[in-house]
Amino acid sequence: MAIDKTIAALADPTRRELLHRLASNPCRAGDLARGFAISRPAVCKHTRILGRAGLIRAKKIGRERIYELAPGGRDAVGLLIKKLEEVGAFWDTALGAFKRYLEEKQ
Amino acid sequence: MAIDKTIAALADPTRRELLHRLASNPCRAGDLARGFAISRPAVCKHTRILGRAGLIRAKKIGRERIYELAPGGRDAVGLLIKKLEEVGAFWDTALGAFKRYLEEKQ
DNA sequence: CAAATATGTAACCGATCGGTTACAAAATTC
DNA sequence: GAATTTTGTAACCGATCGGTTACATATTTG
Repeated sequence: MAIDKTIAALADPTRRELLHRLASNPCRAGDLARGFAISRPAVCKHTRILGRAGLIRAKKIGRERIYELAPGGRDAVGLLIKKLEEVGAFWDTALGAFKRYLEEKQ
Repeated sequence: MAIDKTIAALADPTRRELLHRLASNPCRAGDLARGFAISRPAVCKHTRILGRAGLIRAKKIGRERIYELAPGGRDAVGLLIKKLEEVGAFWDTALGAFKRYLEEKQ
């Protein structure tokens, strides 16, 4: 699963809220959409993006579709956090970097 | 600084690479662009997005513009990691959730 | 079988993204 | 002062996003 897609998927507050709801319970598509200001098809698009990012999955039961957190999602988020911790470390490396830069300039 | 913008800014590999370069040294705009396959104006657009996300800043020296990691960026990334750890916790909550869901259904 | 329900998809819209080339502006250099 | 360098911005492009309404499809239900 491409990490970029996972990050992008988590950049949207609606999608984070969808994950939040699925955390407590798997949910039928309709129930999942209920309570959002946006339309059901709009929510459907968000679930598609979350699915492509490997964060949720759906199983079809009769005419209903039950969404739930994807098993691999935990790993995806974990990997992401690790990646971001690397990014965070940049700021440590950067301590005194501007000073160094000015020194090198002469 | 809106957390959504920070996440979105980090979703792009080119922008992460830009941060990576700025980690070791502040950098003139031109040097920062050097080595990328894309054009200099394209890089300029990325720096604008990173700037809006509070991750980098520039100081003008003569006709040059020196980019560096923004001081507040560390906090922004830290906050982001915290947020993502919350998201990661969803998967713990979700343990056995589908089982619960089926039970409730009857 | 007909009606109702649950859901996804298609077509469209305006905004933004990531890229390009061409240009404008400010500071150096000769 | 003219030429060069450094940089950002404007105008454009195709793709994607986040939203809409309208529709197609499959499954229950009466």
